[in-house]
Amino acid sequence: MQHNPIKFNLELNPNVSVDCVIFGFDLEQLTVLLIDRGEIPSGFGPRMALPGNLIYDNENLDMAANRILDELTGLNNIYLEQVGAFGDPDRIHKESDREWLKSIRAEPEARVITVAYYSLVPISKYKPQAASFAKNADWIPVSQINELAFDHFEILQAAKDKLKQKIKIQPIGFNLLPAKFTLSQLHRLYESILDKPLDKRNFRRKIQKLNILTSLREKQRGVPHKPSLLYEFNEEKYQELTQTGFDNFGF
Amino acid sequence: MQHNPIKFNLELNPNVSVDCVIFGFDLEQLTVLLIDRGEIPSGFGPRMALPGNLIYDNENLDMAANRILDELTGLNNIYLEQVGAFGDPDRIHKESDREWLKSIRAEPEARVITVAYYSLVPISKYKPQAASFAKNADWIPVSQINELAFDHFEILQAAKDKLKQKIKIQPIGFNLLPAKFTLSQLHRLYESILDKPLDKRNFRRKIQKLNILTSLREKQRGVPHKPSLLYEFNEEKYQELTQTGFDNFGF
DNA sequence: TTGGAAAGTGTAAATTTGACACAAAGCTAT
DNA sequence: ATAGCTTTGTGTCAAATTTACACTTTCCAA
Repeated sequence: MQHNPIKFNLELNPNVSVDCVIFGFDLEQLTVLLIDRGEIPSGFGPRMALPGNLIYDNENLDMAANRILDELTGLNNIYLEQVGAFGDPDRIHKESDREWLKSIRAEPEARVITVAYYSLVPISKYKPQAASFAKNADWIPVSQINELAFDHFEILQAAKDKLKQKIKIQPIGFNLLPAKFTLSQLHRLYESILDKPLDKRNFRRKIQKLNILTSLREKQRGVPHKPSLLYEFNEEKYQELTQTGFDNFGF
Repeated sequence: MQHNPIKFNLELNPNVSVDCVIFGFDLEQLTVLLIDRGEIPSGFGPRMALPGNLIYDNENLDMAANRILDELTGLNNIYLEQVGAFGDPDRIHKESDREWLKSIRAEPEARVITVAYYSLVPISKYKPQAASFAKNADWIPVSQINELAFDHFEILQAAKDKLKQKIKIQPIGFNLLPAKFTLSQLHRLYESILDKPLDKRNFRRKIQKLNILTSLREKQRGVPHKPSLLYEFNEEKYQELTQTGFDNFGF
């Protein structure tokens, strides 16, 4: 479907876009999929930005977020959660930002309000797509990011906070892991999201007590140390658990 | 400041509004400030709606929410938190909804995306304002609401959930109470937000242990039973508490 | 065969939670 | 004045949870 930008009076009508914070986990640390906007004259701000696009008039907000995710990663049916809306009137102020906006067919003079989402992607399933803006996408460790274009750094911060809260309440971390994973991987994942060390034995005890993991009769292969048992997340058992009113992992 | 609606091509440019879920507490139960849209022909949907308005082009989202709150209640400096953005393309479908939109100067044919906020108001400070849309505002117990105009019921639900989560993590409940309050009132407040009974003695023990209340040397007066001691929330002590990494009340 | 590296495992002390009942204080009505 | 009503305010014990902490096992590689 084609959309042509049209001039109009902007007084009460901002552009509305959707930006996605796409989290991944490389089994070491939490990462985010960022777009490199390319060479930008010095003094014109960060090159890296969150993937995003204007919403179409026939889709709702969730659909727009899924579309962006699909175009960029080829994945659908991905865990997706809204972070919130962001939109200072002076959000866009750099010339380079205006150029960028034109490239996604937004009115460069218009105010842009953006609705941010975060999504959790099993990094192993990610394959770079052909879509133009996906060419320069890359996974960057969250801990290494200290600036982004527009207000995207603020959005990333908000997304991290949301994720941190959510993981204390729901077992969404599994969306970042391969179907079969080790307890140590899960442990590292929780540590990097909560951004604090967790005692190994206590973590294992707590997770196992919840009884939402299926232990496979299968071991890691080819690791230069004692191989770990592999586990699967068990959706049904988690459903049973929620029936009991459970809503707190106690991290 | 005057804003006149202008015809334009809507393809990529929805109206953006802000709606507020204004919570109060009448010392018995949680309430919400709703607008009665007046007589509506039968079959045209609920009369009651959340207060809201289009955003102006020179204000950010938080400012818009504060403005709506101020116009409606005369209060500012009120606890305010974003719930999120809502906006299905077919959100507006009833004739009565279109009429209502005109009255707030929105394009009745346009798609409307709304950013929802919730705020916590000490009900005792509320005085009805002269603003036109404030004429028919009223506090309605949350438990009695089972339908609202547009998608406002869904928004209310989301706001309740957010509040429930937040109060487990931060002592924001005090924003709903008068400066001096009793432990029983605080107890009732937590019960109505969490929507479950809490043991009286255990609740008191837990709250007092946190050491964020100042016990006044003052009693309730004029109550037909043993008068309660009055307490104040102590911001400084709460700040000390957060320094320790505390972020969980354990409810 | 040995060395390196991560997996996997148990206990004891401290803290927190949950369940539970009755006396004290002030108002009201007589 | 007093009897009755209503809500406040308080302690303990058992069970569950949390925290801190170190050594053996298993596989791979050299």
